[in-house]
Amino acid sequence: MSEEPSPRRLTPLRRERLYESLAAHISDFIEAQGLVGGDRLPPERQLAAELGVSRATLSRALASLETRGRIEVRHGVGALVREPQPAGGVPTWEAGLAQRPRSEVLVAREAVLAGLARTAAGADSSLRVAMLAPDGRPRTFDHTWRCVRRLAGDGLLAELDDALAEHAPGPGDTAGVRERLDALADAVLRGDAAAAATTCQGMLGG
Amino acid sequence: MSEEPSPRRLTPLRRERLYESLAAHISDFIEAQGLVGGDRLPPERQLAAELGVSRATLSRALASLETRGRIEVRHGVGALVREPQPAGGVPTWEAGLAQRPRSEVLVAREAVLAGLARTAAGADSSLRVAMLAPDGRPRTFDHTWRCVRRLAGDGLLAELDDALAEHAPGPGDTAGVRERLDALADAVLRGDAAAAATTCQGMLGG
DNA sequence: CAGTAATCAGTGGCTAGGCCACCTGACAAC
DNA sequence: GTTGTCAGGTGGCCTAGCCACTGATTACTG
Repeated sequence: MSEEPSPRRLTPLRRERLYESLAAHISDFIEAQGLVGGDRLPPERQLAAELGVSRATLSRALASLETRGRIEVRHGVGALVREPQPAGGVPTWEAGLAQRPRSEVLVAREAVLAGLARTAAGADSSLRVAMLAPDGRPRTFDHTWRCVRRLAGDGLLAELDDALAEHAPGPGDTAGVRERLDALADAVLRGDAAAAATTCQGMLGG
Repeated sequence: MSEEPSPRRLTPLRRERLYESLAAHISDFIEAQGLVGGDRLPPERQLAAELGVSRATLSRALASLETRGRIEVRHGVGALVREPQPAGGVPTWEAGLAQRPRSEVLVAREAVLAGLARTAAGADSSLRVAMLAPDGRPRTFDHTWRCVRRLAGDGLLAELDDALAEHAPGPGDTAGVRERLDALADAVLRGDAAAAATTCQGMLGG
């Protein structure tokens, strides 16, 4: 079962791409400079000039660092160093999510959302009213969902939602979605668990 | 210390980058085309043209997929689909389940079951009939659920169900459960996804 | 004819320069 | 003090192109 290569055969020698070496180099730079969470890296143009590479390549290096969680790149702001993750129990599992087709993740998250909605509908009624009563503004997915999440509390479903959300983002702000969100909020307010769960089905387009 | 955002505050709404959407899109494409390990993706230039993006952006999307292990990009050759990892993903996460209150796990599995039931109800109708038609014997949870799982196919939800099942076993064989199972089978047979999902709510006593 | 070297077409890697969307902070107007 | 405006700096994305690498084909050599 071992992949022992013949001693006579030379290794293929996978060349490292420039942007990968760059990423490692920048990571070392962060370390050397003693940068901590929240600190900003120099702008791409400057960094590229100093390192003698094109901005495109440098940008890819930063993207690579971002994927690995070392930095966070914000449009119009810059590249911010990220505090190393507390590394909870989910990382291995979460890493596998990236390899799955998005449709699968969407379906899974829909199921989780439905479960959370159902739990939220069973929460204390005064809390529900305070959090979900309409205030005249159109609902957005993120806002509505934050309320539902708070009502549902922490738990396994909440953690699953966090993990899945990374790879199955919420829907856009369309009329159909707002209608669904209204129906969802309404069901949770009434304490109608079944209706709340049903409303979530297909919400993400899975 | 809590990062709890005020409910009054609007969502920060993190925009997704084009190359990230592209990566997800291509991942779905791989799935849709039924590509397996070793298969080659179309060349960058062609893909970029077909998708209406620049080659640079497409290349970044591919790099992202490579970082996540979905494909392997070789200079002078092309982008090759990678066989999914042996997936040591779930065990770490699974180990943590034992430490959680059972009620939490039950609620989570109910949500997963509902999602699976919904998926099963959308499966090919002839398969549904063959598998779920009544045969005179009283239904048991295990048998019914095996059928639903087969109809729903493999996927993220199925894996979650496997993991959760260890710590949240099915209900006993009572009259109430049999009634539910009949309703579930009936809904799946009719292809009524919403009803199938609703039937699962509370099935485990969560 | 067999084996080797040169060639070539197709692929990704990287560069250069530019435009646009976005965020922030300063400053004017109220 | 509060609000609205605006300019400067930032990353996102594009066009256009050259270069390096790979694999198969072709030409050459013994």
